[in-house]
Amino acid sequence: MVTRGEVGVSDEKRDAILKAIDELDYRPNAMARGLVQRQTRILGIMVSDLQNPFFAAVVSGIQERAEERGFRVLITTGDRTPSVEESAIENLLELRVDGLILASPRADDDVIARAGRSVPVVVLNRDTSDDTSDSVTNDNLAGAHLAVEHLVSFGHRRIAFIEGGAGAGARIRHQGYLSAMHDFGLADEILTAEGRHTEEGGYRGAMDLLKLRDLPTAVFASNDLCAIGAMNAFEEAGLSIPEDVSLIGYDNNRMAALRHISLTTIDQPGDDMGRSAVDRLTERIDEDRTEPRHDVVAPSLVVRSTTGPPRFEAKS
Amino acid sequence: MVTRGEVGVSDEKRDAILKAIDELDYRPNAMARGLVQRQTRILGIMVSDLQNPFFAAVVSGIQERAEERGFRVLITTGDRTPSVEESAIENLLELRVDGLILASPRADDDVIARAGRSVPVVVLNRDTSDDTSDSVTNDNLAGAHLAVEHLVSFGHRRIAFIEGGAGAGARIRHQGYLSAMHDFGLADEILTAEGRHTEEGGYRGAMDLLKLRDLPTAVFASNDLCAIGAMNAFEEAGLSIPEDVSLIGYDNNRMAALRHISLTTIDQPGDDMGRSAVDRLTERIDEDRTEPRHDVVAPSLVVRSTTGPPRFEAKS
DNA sequence: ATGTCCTTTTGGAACGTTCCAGGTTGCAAT
DNA sequence: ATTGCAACCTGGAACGTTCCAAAAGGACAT
Repeated sequence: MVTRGEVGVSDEKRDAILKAIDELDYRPNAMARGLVQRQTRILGIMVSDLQNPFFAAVVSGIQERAEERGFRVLITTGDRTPSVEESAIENLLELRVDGLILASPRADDDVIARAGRSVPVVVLNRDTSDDTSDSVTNDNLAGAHLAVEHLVSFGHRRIAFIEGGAGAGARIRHQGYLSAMHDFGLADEILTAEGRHTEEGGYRGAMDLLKLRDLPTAVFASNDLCAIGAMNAFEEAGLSIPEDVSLIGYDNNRMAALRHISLTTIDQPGDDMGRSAVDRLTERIDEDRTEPRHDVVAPSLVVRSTTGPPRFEAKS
Repeated sequence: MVTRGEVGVSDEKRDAILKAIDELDYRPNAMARGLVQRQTRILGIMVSDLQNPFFAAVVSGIQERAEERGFRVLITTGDRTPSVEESAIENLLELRVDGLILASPRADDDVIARAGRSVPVVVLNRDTSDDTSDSVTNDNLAGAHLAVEHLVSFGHRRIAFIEGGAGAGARIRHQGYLSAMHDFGLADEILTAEGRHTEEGGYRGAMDLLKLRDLPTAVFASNDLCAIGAMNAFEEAGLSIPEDVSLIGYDNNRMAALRHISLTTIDQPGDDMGRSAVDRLTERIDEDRTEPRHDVVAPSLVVRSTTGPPRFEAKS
């Protein structure tokens, strides 16, 4: 009691207690407190892949806003594996976090739904079918459209896509690519290579493209890590970017911004999304909102040095 | 009881309980359990900077080994700020984690010592003066020596160092640079630029070097992030690497390995260090070791494309 | 003296588990 | 029948807090 409100305690007694705290280096037991208060003021966050620098931005946004709102944050990671994710989530739930943020989870829908039954959950960057939890996504459809549009504006027509496997938003970005190609009258040029949201995945996807007789003049990769992998593959094959092939990614993570990489990409404001996620959570925790809310943030194009006009003007 | 050992319970009763668990979606309360057992089987880990990909490797090593040893892991981050770190540590301590790993902490020594009084602590990559906690470091002195040696082997003499500010191991790497320069008879060529363990820091440090009349022929940056920042600065100034200036970093993080960056660097096995940290902790928790232990892992040279011979042979 | 009101102090109960002691069975051996 | 000994069940204490009700003390007016 002394350590918190401090009301209704005489001065002498308080001093005595504070001194004792110091001497014994006492520390309040959060478990005992949480048990009786039935809340912990802790937000749990499960990040699917700590290796992806995009999530560092997300976490930093979450952390900042959570602090403002009087919550602490505990992070757990799922190693891009559904089963590991599941136990990471379980872990946080057993600790009775007051809210849960799942950053690009790959876990099953019903795992997420089950979590949502015990505690407010917000899912980041994955379109969740169930309506028990909130979500914060960027408009992957619009983002993919922006990417294609940018390439088209340079005169590209043969624009390939390296997809992102089970990665967050991967499917929708692919859809966005497909529909944009249609919109620009390039349905015949549609070409999708298999990939992943890792460098390795991008490398493989690009390798597959390199086997084709006619290389596309531009490539849109499902995320930045993937784009960087593709970049490696193209360079290894002796191609120069953007002269021989233009390349665009998605996320705008720190690596993309490195002057040496300087990847043209679609910006997804990770820190903002993290902040929104915390807001959605605190609305449910402190202000008992109950109807689900699905936020969509607008992506934007960041032009750097990996895109340019195709080497030969289209002649038709 | 049913959810754990399952001994001494009749079959019918167990089935009834398991069914009830499922229906109510009950989840054991880790706080209540922790309270009575006086242990949580949770390892707390405080990472000074989630933005640095080196720590992703450390965390992944920790996670892997902790799982093997039957511990769960909770991550917290300090945002490179001592005060934030301190409250992150406090947070974990109030939750009564069974052990604490501090990855490159910038917090004050006495904060760490205080934590060490309540729970086993292992400090990663920082030479801790107090002997209440264990440490796992890489041999920064030897690593720095390797870096200088490599540059000297190409014939470089004017080798500058961009230091890492308050970053982990920064001071010792600087010492290593100084002593290596002495060892190779290059004491007169010693040149240190101010820097940080961030890209920004490296950029600034390199900018300072660029102001000199005589640019050094090689630069050793205190970590990879810093080296990448320096890389940007040099390229912006129209210099090519390694023809005009050789560059070597420290850590061997994922960015350094990107084919596009391809930074020569000193490898510090982050995942191994994470695993060792967990081992040190479990020795104290489960096997009551009490004498402090300080592990030092050997760094190694990774030659990539940012180092080469100086443009003009030294004539003397 | 008695009563009222205010501030401070004291003493449980409760939170959801684990752990242990003591009970209650059932069954075989005496 | 009695004893012994499993196997199983039951009940209560404990963990370290918070929260609330009740008690104790003062100050002041009647």
